[in-house]
Amino acid sequence: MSRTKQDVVTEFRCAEILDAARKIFAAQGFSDTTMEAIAEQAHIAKGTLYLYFPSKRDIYLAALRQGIRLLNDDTNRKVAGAAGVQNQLRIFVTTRIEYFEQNREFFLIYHSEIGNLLPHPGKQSGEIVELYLQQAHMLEQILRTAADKGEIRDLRPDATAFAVCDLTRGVIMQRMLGWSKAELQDDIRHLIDVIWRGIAA
Amino acid sequence: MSRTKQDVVTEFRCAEILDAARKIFAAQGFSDTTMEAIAEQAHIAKGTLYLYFPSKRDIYLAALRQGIRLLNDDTNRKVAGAAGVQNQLRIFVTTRIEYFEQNREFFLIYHSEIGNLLPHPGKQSGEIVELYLQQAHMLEQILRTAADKGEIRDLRPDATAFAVCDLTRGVIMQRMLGWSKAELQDDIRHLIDVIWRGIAA
DNA sequence: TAGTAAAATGACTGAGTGGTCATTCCGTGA
DNA sequence: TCACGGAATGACCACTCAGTCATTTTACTA
Repeated sequence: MSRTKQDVVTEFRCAEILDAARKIFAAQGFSDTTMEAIAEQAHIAKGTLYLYFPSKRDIYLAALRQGIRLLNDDTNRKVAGAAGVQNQLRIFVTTRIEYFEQNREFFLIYHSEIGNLLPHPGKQSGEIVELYLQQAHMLEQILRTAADKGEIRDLRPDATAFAVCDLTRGVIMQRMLGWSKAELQDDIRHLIDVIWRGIAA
Repeated sequence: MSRTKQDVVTEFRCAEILDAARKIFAAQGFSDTTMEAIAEQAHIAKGTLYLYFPSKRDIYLAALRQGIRLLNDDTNRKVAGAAGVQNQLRIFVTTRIEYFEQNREFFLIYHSEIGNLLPHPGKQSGEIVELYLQQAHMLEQILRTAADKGEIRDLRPDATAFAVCDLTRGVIMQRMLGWSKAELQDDIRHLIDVIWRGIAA
């Protein structure tokens, strides 16, 4: 409550920087992105970046975290409002695909960061991984409950949850690369069709 | 036929360089990899690298191409030797997962390069993409044939083929990240179980 | 063994970058 | 209108690295 003006300006600048960063990091990757380029995209000078973030890596991680949080919140909210496992699955998939189609740049960062986790299994920077796994665990719970109720077969819920995530990511990628010529709705229908037959009781 | 010795030495050096490059690129990513590091790993001097490859990017692409070719050949051969769609699917998945478990470093390059294609859809460096799609198309053919024979449902074969590839890649990733605590055989069984039920007639 | 040419080397260069900080700008309050 | 303090700036520095090339080493032949 103290310095409204202050905080508002800071928040605004941070948001601008993260938006700019997301675009540039997505287009160039972490190493090939220069602070100069981020500054330019954000319409501020390079030195100003360092008033709001201590380092390049920090900007990168902040942009990533922000994106995942928004995606997760969105997904959670929408899935919670759906009834029936099949519908929940459909909403889960749809929400995520649409989010990424709306935030293409973010998907690129998201995807490449997973790749960066791979060489260092175990000593992964906790929070990002946690945010990443959170959605799979949410799905896992849904599947577990459905299995208990006999709505779906008794499969390993963890593996099945990952499978849904993988299929979702696959559809996003094929669409981004222009490898899918179908309508979004058709891709989603196909995905749900296959997975549902695959797991239904 | 001319200079056997010559060619043999050159081939040997190239192979050594590509092996070294694969390890380093996988661990550090393209930008963070230094020619010095590759040279060291290959037990030669930096200048020597330039006797065999014109640039850093060329080494990278050569390593990637080589890896994909080996994988594709392996997959093609083994799948061709299998009878029945379900078996072919199982062999496809198994071969690829095993190849990547045996060549972890290569998977990292493979995965990150897909990410690099994303920001530049359309103007993708032809050959790599072609090699990449080749396997999906092979699967697609198998599925198309099976659908004609009525062994599986009449689904979009392209989307289904991609789905199998995505699930395969997913399993590899979960295993690499230590997120799957199951035996390899269990992961494969689960994958085939779900996808087969999903597509069987 | 001496002579030669190809192969290998690694010090060096030039371009580029993350981060710093002395200086400038600007909003505010008197 | 002026003076003050925090926000913004961008020239600069220290460092990294792809690629080069004069020099050294090796392999082969006569």
